[in-house]
Amino acid sequence: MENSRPFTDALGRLRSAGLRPTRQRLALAKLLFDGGDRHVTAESLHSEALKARVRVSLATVYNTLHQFTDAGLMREIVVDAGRSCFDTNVSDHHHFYFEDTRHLEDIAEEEIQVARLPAPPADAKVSRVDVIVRLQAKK
Amino acid sequence: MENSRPFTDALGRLRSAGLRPTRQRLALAKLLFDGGDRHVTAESLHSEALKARVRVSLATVYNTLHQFTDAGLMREIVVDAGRSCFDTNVSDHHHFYFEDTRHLEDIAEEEIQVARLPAPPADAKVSRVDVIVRLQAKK
DNA sequence: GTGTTTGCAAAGTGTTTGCAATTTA
DNA sequence: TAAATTGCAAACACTTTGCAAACAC
Repeated sequence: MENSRPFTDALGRLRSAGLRPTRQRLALAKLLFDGGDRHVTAESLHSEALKARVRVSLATVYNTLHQFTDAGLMREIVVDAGRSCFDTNVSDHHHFYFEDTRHLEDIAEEEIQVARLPAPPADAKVSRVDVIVRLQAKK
Repeated sequence: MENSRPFTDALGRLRSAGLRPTRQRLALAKLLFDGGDRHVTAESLHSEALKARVRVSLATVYNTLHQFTDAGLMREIVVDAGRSCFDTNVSDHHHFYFEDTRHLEDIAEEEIQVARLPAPPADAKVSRVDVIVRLQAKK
């Protein structure tokens, strides 16, 4: 009973995204969306899945993350060349990035104010404004 | 005569960075610093060098970009997972990123105002605040 | 001469893809 | 059963590295 709600949510998410609820996608959706906002890489989600005894290949994790992202269930954050991060929080917000640990933390949209954005060229429109506050450990 | 100043500049940059002015480093420094602010990838700089009849290997371009970056002559900008961009403008500023063409354009620091930055954790210090305004072509 | 730098080719990392086997509807 | 999805292994793009030859001082 306590379990039925999250499962239903995952199922509903997949349905509304037009994705067949396969065993793998359901399991990954549960891992991703059942516990508040999350930042994952393909690798981290894959090993988390294995730890939870979900048999799924790394290739499928990659495919699934992209399908979820294309469907608007997640977004990709670029903080590190050579490593893709995905965020389950798709509302407008920004990030702290801990360079030493490669960890991400959300900054709520209201916590930062970006003022006086210059106008983009006439033939382009803003698809997103990313603010990344890069942090280093104090020595 | 008109050529002596830029060469001297490149040489001076290398000297002050403690880097031996080899043929390759001098040529790359000229390409990078002689024409205002520039954004390059290792690939783009390499092919530009070849076009200018500078014989240099891709590995050396990579090494050189990192040496210049470590020396504070350039900085790396992360806008695209799987591709490193380097910027000859090391002053505080931000970027437009044209997602379709993968092109970068500077936004002067004064053109954007980031207000109300939340305090980072006590044991961390801000190493940089990056604002990336992602643009898409209007259909 | 001595230590640094270069270029090559090989190795490494993270990601994508082709395709046969499996699963879903 | 027909179409979508999976997993594997191979292919990929980009980057780094080991080492012998070339170079700077």
